[in-house]
Amino acid sequence: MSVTIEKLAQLADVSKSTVSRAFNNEGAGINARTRKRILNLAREMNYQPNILAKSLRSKRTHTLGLIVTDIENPFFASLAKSVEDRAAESNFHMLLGIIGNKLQKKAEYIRLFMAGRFDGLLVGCAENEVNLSHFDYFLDMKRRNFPFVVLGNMGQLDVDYVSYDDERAAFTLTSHLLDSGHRRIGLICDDPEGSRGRINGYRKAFYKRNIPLAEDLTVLIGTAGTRQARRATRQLLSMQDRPTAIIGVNDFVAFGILQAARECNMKVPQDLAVAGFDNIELVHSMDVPLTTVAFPVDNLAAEAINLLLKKIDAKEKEEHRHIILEPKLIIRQSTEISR
Amino acid sequence: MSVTIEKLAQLADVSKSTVSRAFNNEGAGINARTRKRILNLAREMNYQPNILAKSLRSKRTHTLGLIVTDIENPFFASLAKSVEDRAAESNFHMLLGIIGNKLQKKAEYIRLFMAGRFDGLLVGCAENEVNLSHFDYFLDMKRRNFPFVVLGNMGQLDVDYVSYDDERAAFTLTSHLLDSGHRRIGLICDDPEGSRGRINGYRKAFYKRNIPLAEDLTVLIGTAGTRQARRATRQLLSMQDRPTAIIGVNDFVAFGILQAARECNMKVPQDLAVAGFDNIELVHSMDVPLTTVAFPVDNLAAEAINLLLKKIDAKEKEEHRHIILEPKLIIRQSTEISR
DNA sequence: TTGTACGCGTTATCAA
DNA sequence: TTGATAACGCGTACAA
Repeated sequence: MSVTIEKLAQLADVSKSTVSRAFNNEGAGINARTRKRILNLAREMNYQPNILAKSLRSKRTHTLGLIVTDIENPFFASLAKSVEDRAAESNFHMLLGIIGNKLQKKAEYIRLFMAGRFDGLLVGCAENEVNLSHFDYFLDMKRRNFPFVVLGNMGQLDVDYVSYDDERAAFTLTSHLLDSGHRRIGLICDDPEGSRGRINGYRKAFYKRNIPLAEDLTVLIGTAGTRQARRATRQLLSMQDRPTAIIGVNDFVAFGILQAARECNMKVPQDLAVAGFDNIELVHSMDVPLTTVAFPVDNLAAEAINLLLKKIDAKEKEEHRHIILEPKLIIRQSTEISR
Repeated sequence: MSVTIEKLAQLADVSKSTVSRAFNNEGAGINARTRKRILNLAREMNYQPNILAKSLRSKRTHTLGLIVTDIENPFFASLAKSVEDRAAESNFHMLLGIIGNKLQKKAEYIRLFMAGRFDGLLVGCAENEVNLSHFDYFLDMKRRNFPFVVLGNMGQLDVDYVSYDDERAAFTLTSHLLDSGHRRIGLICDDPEGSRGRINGYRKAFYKRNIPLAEDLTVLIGTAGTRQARRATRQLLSMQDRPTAIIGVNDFVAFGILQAARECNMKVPQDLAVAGFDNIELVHSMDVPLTTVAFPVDNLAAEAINLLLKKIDAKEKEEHRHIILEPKLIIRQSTEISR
């Protein structure tokens, strides 16, 4: 249908190889005038090399894959954007596959990515999605020696991954509050499984300072949503010995805490300090600018791409690397008070 | 490196053709036992057909492309998800390219998509991005007879597209307020260019009912953000003859209106009705559930995929189709009052 | 500097 | 039911 190298060669009255050289060798090994003539004719004829054939031959596609479960999650959205940017810097294209929760889709896409059209794969998955369902695909890729890097903490698993230190994030944030004089610090999170790292960090900050931890200030709300957080906060604020600060397991939860505080006529940060995690865009729209912990997605993307490209280049089987990045505490008005 | 059809054929002691048949003809034209034997061996050897070669030969990749400028925009994120779902229903994979604002990237990705690896392309672009920069690529694709469909209103342009009726959305929403008895209805939007459709719909609702329109109630804030909206709202509410209802050009703006109302000690909807557009996730987290107009992205995706698949199947050059979908008014508490 | 011939991994045609 | 062989469109030795 469309014009091929063969056709173009005929029209230019040269051989296919010459046309190929005109495109690929950037001027070397070919007469400059011939080259120019071919390039002009190509433009005129609207010739585009077929990447399929090209890649089949060269074994390189210069395209990276990224799979994420949920692109509507803002974190993954900006991750995708960031990965694309970084990939572009290294002259790679990035194509994104959305797999949702369906295991079958995951299998299909991984096969798609492995089956010749991509040089490597980035697997974006939330930490709480780490379950046995992943292992099969990881094994597959490892067996076929297909380069891939996981974005997220895979624990001691024998794969390359880049992630943030969740526990450290919570530790730093809690420390900030403790060092500001707070003692009764609430924590609202979804469930002990999904928030394990953050809960641990929160507790360790107390232990480290030998400050007793009030168990009754840790509230589990199942789903980490704004509405659920509101209810939980009202409950916390109606306690005899109410907390002077509350941490939400993410910024949406923190948003709910802010709302509840207002409903209870409490000023933030004077009557109650509030903090969250993730530094989502929404924090800029809140009544009181929110203290939060950011996981700079740019670093994550850069490190991951770096690692992946290294694996693509050197096909040798080296040690698996686990890169853990430092989160960043962002102090804003919602905790900005000295007691 | 990895095991090919050739190798597998040797191991199974059959010809390549037989192996191919085992995989593709679903049982026809091949001995059931042979087939089973090959399939088992394939699994054992971890054989994956090379899609590159497959597609090169069959001219079909069963993969659709989608390009969007900004995946961090929640609308595009859910669009992507929706398109993926719909594509899957038709047994197509969808791969997403993020092109940002850089023209060069756009060019590259469109070339990537056209160069053999995709059967068709969906171009997602916000309406205010409609500018001359698109035309080149559209022309390219048309010249090469590459199937593509645009998501967004392309006006009288000679390409297939699917979009929502923005003007209708604003007309319906404004009508709802007028019919509830409101007369002084404010409108906060970014600029006359980007919000043209919505401004027109807003005005037409007044004209249709022969109700005079107060020009001073239309406020342009440049950037349609929450903070800007807050300021504009305070200004509106301090007027002599203040509005009894305010429409935000999107839900973020409406969010700012709600905040400002609270700051001015006005109850919503008793003292002030508020409404927005887009029905973003955030509306569920607001103090008062927000009346808004939804542009159900599922429909959009379904229609677009439909159209695209039709074009892929029947390569004949038919008339270009422009599909305009109906937005959906969602009435919630923020306007829920009878006067 | 250019052309010839082959191979990349697959499907499709034809004959056995 | 199976096998040999020719494409698909391109890069690259090797020869000219």
